[in-house]
Amino acid sequence: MQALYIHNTLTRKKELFKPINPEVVGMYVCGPTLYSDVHIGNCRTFTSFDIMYRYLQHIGYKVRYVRNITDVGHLEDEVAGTGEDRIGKQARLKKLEPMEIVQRYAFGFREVMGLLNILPPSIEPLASGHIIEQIEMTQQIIAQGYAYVHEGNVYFDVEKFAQKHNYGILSGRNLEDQLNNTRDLDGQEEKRGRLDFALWKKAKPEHLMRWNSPWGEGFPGWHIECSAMSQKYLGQTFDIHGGGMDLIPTHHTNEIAQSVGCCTHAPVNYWIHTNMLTLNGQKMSRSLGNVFLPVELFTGMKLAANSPSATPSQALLAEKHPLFDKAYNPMVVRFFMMQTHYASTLDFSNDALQASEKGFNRLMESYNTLYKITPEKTSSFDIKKIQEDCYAAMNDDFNTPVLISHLFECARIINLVNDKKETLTEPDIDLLKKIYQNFIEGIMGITREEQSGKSAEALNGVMNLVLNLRKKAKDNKDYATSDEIRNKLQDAGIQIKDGKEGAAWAML
RNA sequence: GGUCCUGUGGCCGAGUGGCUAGGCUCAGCUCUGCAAAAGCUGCUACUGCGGUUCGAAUCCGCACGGGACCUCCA
Repeated sequence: MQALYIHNTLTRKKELFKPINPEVVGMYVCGPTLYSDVHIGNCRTFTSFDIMYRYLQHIGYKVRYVRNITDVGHLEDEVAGTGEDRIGKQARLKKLEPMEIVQRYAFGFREVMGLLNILPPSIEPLASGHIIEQIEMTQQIIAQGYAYVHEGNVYFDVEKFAQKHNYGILSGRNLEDQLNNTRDLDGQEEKRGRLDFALWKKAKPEHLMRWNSPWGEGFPGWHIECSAMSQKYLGQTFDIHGGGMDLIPTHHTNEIAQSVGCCTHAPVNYWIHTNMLTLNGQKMSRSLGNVFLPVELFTGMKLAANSPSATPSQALLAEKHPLFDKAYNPMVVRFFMMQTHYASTLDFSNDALQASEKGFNRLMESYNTLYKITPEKTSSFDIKKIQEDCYAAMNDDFNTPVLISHLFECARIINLVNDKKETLTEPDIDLLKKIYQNFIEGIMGITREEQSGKSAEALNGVMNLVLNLRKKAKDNKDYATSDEIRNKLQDAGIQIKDGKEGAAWAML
């Protein structure tokens, strides 16, 4: 087993990863709230944890990866306790059942995850399917004395909790600072303390999603579902809990409080937080309105105002997207994301994407070349060392940018060998194939585009014919014809690449 | 206002106190009927000012710039 170091938010340090059970890892990641379409910032988080999931498995762990779907109880104004359930609001506006909204966004979410080749988690629990567990946990917290009931609502008593436990252990903030940084908020009178948060909310008459509980009809608070579901599937203490770093001060802080308040011990050993995706240096978030959608990035087009859905397979597109010069393949997007470490902000721009795309294509081209090079008796490179470097990069808190730099070193070697400027033995070539398979495909999750099927075969045949005709023209020094073929194909979206051993072609 | 993070070459982006990350751009070269593509080579940067140190992009202080959180957010 590799010695893996992970940056733990709890300690703000890189720590050697030691799972509770030596062979099994329990990992929980906060998934989406299905009140609108998943945006590209969300995708970054899930991509980052996908890499970790893949790598943990690659180095030999059995991983139970739980990523929830929140489909209830998410208030628009959690602290004030006003506002209505987001999903319920969407449903009313669109005259749909709440579960219709959830179904639609869940479908779109999974499709986007699939396009980005993000593996499905082992368990994807719905909050609405775990109301009983959430009620039971709330009861336990009340029994422990850390929650109180007020007219059908149940609130967590943060100040009482803080007398015995460190409430700000994750965020590093002390309670007094948080209490003093008060802003004027409405609807606070039901709570005893400013930082108290709802475990259970009484449903107003117009509220659509409601369940019976010991405190009357209502719905669970935002934070309790993660505590209840992680405990159910991973146990009272598990190895890794992840999410976006914007969840640290409220959601994850309250999750810890709930679990400790319920069971008296810390729920998670390693907290991992991914940084935000920015657009022109500003965080992409729904509240700022600067989000763009995966389908827009993948097509280079803007979603039509009347599109019934933003799910890539169903979206109606309008004009060219002002932010992008072109469409970007989901694999390029994945690669682009991995060129930045998960804990750094990632700034989206057309220039940066294009730079990534070129590098990506070059790397993938070297993958094809790797299968064409011929072995020699000696090697002029130390391939084993590069493999070790690749593992070292991943073991150092999943450092994918450094991993990628080593892969580009491989690409350079492959090209040099292909040019007969350097040599590799057969075992070294096989080792390179293994490195590419393991790291590019297995761990980075990048799939090679393989053209197959009847139409691809037919196109191949046609192109071979065209290239032969062009070669004949060139042999006859009929450059007018050969250039015409080249230019017309270019217009049709096919690029001719003349090489030493004949011409190749590629779709633009 | 409070708490915290951050500032790297034309651009993006890694960097564990000493050993030129990497990608893109650009330049030169190879290849080529021309071009494109591809490949090779080159381009030694760390916001400013102090300090610690034999030595600092890396540690400390101050200043300035950027950002996050404190309110739903991945």
